Formats: sequence, structure tokens, C-alpha cells
Amino acid sequence: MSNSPAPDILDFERFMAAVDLSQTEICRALYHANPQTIRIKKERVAVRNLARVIDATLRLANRRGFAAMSMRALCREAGLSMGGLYAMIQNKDDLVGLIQSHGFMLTRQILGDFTHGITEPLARLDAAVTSHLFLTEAMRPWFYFSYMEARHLPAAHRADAVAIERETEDLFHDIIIDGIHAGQFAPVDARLTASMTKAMLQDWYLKRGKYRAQNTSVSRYGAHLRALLRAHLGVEIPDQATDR
Amino acid sequence: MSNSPAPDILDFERFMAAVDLSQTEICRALYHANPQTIRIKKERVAVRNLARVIDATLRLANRRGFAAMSMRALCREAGLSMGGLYAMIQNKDDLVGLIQSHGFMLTRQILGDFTHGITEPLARLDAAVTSHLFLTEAMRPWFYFSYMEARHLPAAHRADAVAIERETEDLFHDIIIDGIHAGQFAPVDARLTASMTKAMLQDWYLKRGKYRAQNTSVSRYGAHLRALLRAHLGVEIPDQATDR
DNA sequence: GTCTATAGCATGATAGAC
DNA sequence: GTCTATCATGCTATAGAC
Repeated sequence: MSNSPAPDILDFERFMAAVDLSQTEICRALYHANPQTIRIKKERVAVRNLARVIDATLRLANRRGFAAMSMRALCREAGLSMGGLYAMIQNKDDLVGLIQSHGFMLTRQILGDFTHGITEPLARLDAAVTSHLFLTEAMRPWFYFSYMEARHLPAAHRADAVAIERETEDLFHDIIIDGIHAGQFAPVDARLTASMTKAMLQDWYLKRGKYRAQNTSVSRYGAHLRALLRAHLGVEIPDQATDR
Repeated sequence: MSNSPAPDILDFERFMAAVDLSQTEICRALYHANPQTIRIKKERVAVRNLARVIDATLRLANRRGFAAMSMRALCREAGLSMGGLYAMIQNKDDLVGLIQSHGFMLTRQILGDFTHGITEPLARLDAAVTSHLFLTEAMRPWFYFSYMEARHLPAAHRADAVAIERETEDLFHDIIIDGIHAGQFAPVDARLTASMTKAMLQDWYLKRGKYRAQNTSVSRYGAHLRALLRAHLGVEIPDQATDR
């Protein structure tokens, strides 16, 4: 999670080098952000267990669904006993909060970092699309979980999920509006275009199996999406990134 | 479910008039397609109960998830006792099969009916996009359920879900390839464009709450999507449907 | 901090009366 | 065909030893 200014257009390797998405770092941040939930005192132990538990939760919940995942199965998968698990969380729902909240934090930060300082609408759109895509690629289980489980959550958590969706959609919306006002984009319905952009970005992590089966790389997906948006927005300037 | 030839471009009311998606009709078809699952002999009774049960299942499962829905809650919602319910199905998983299989059948038939006989690639693409959109609009709870629950199903059912997704994507893919070969579409990556088209079509029923909140009608969504695809495919001919 | 053992309850499915 | 009553099982969460 760097605060360095946005590099010029990204490939996936450069993106991964520019941000620290290591599980340890993420779990350390989570540990300090949730002192009332996690009752373990020693950071080292807490971070290690948190990593195991979150990892196991994502694996099981993404396979059979969070509701169908039993706490026994989670313990087995995480290599902890029931007692050990319940020292980390108060109840099953806490898990969702932990996982979600951090994904939200990351999305805000990464999208902010990578679009910050870019004023040209087209370059800004490229940066937003590409960094969103790369972030979800790097943290796919996390985003898949959030998308699929958001609707089952207690109202408070669900509201957060809707808010972050709206927030990132607004980022796209505002860029498109800027571009239209600057006379660089065709006067499309910015709200709908932003929604559809989000839908295409989400499809990448929702159907990753399909895309892997047809051998589509994340760079190629991004290039296709950026080209599609260029055509829709009536822009002639070609993409600067390599279209592998 | 008519077999009449495709009408020229559709609005939603004409679509609904052309196909019979009444719950009774659908449940009658389901009843006759699953004689070994449904052990009730009198058609009238079976169809009425089936309608209640499916309706209640979709309502509860779409709210809290299928796994989290208890059979007791389902009975309450459907106005049946446990015994009454278990005369309709053998176990909880049968419910999924019933619901899914019919959605699949409908998708195949409607998309087939409404693109059949249209050879011009652009008109065919319009027809496929529009009828897919209208079908999912008419049967939203059904499609939402299928999308969200598919991954939790026993392998056989999951394979069906993947197959139907692939099948409809192929429909779009083949139309785009035809258009490219005919020199009417720009030479895009047809597989990726088909996937993204599907993603945008699915977003309509996955986030219907959002679209309702921003007052987007199904016709407007369709018009926007068709326009976006036209631009991407480098087509100049405007849309024939009314863009409300 | 981490374990085992268990309390207390809801679940899916069935039996048998009407 | 539909009901009520009941079974065995598996669940979340906790208590208490180490």
C-alpha cells in the first residue's frame, strides 16, 4: 500500500511491485483496526492466526457459501481448535466484518492512489479501470466473497458494501462527466456507462474460471475493456499500454 | 412460450404479450417434466402447490441465501406443512433442480424463438440482446437465484449452469463472428466481447435495486447496451427501437 | 493461548393419524 | 394429500483444564 504517485500506465507486475498486498501486512492492519474483536494480545500470534482464519474462510465460503460453512469445518481448514478460533472472533458474523472492511479500505486507497494527480479524463479513466482490475486480480478471493455474501449480511455491513460499490462507480461517473464537459468524450449517459463499466470489471473476478479456460490474461481483458470504452466514448487516441 | 417467428424489434410490453410466462403455465410444464420428483397425482393440486413452493423458495433464498433457508421457514412462507412440502419434493436439493432446469429451458427457447430466422448480424445481435434482457426482466427472481446459487450445487447441476451460460455466450459470439466475416463489424475479439455483453446483461438483474433507484427502465438499459455495442463494433446504422 | 468436552438448540427428514 | 409429532444429527458457542 504505497502512497507514491501514480506511475504511467501499468502492467500487472509493476502494479504488484508498487503496492504491498502481502497477507501479513494486510492482517497486521486488520489486527490493529479491530482491537475489540480480536482478543489476542501478542501481535505475532494474532497476525498469524488471523491470516490462517481469513484464508480458510475465503476458501470454504467461496466453495460452498458462507452460510453453509460450519465453524467446525473452518477450524479444521485453519488448523485451529474451536477454542482457538473463538479467541479471535466473537461470533461467525465478525468474520464477515473483518474480511469485508479490509477489502473496502484497500479499494478506496488503491483507486485513490492510482488516479490521484491525473487530470486528463482519458488517462484518468485508463488508470481507474486498470488499477481496479489489477486490484481485484490480486485479491480475487476477497472480492468474490464480498460480492457473493454482501446481500446476506446484517444491514450495517450490507450498507457498507452498497456504499463502496456506489463510491467506485461514482469515480467512473465523474471521470466520464469531466471528459464530456471537456469535449473529449461523446455525450453518453454517464451513469449507465459507469454502471456497465463496473459490471465488466466485476465479471473478471466473478468468472475467473471461465477466463482462465479461454486463456485470457488480465492485461488482455483490461485492454479489451479500455478499447470498448474508447469506442463508446468516441475517443480516437489509442491505448498506451501493451495489448498482449 | 410461443413458437411464432421473431417479431421486429421489441418493446417490453410486446415481448410479454408474445411469450406466456404465467406462473401457472411454467409450473404445469415443470410438473410434467418431473414426474419422479413430484409425487402428487392431481395436476391442479400439484401445480398450485408447486407455484407456492417455488415462489416462496425464490423469495427466501434471494433474501438470505438458499443454504440459510430452513425447510420450516419455507413451509411457513409457502403456507404448507412439512408433510405437505415433502410430498412435492424428495429433499432440499430437488428444489434447486426444479427451479434451475426450468430457467434453462426458458432461456434456450426464448433466445431461439426471437433470433430464429433473422440473418442480418446487426438485427440478430439486437434481437438476442433485447430478448435476453426482457426475459431476465420478466423472471428476475429466477435468474438471480440461478446466478447466486449455481456454485453451491452438486456437480451435475453446476455443470448445467455453466453449459447454459456458455451456450448463450456462444450465441453472441457466433453473431459477432458472422458480422466480422460479412465485413459489417470491426474485427474485435469476439469471445471477449461476447463475455462482456453477457456481463452487462447479467448486471441488469443482479443489481436491479440500484437501477430502480436511479430510475433506469429496462428499455433504456437495452438501448444503452445496444448503442455501446454498435460503437465497439464500428457500426453506423442507428438502433430501430424507441430509446425511451 | 490453546485445547477438549459439552450444553442447548435448530435442522432435514420421516411416521402415522386423519 | 395434508397434517402433527418426533427422530437423529449437526450446529454455534462456551466452560474449564492445561
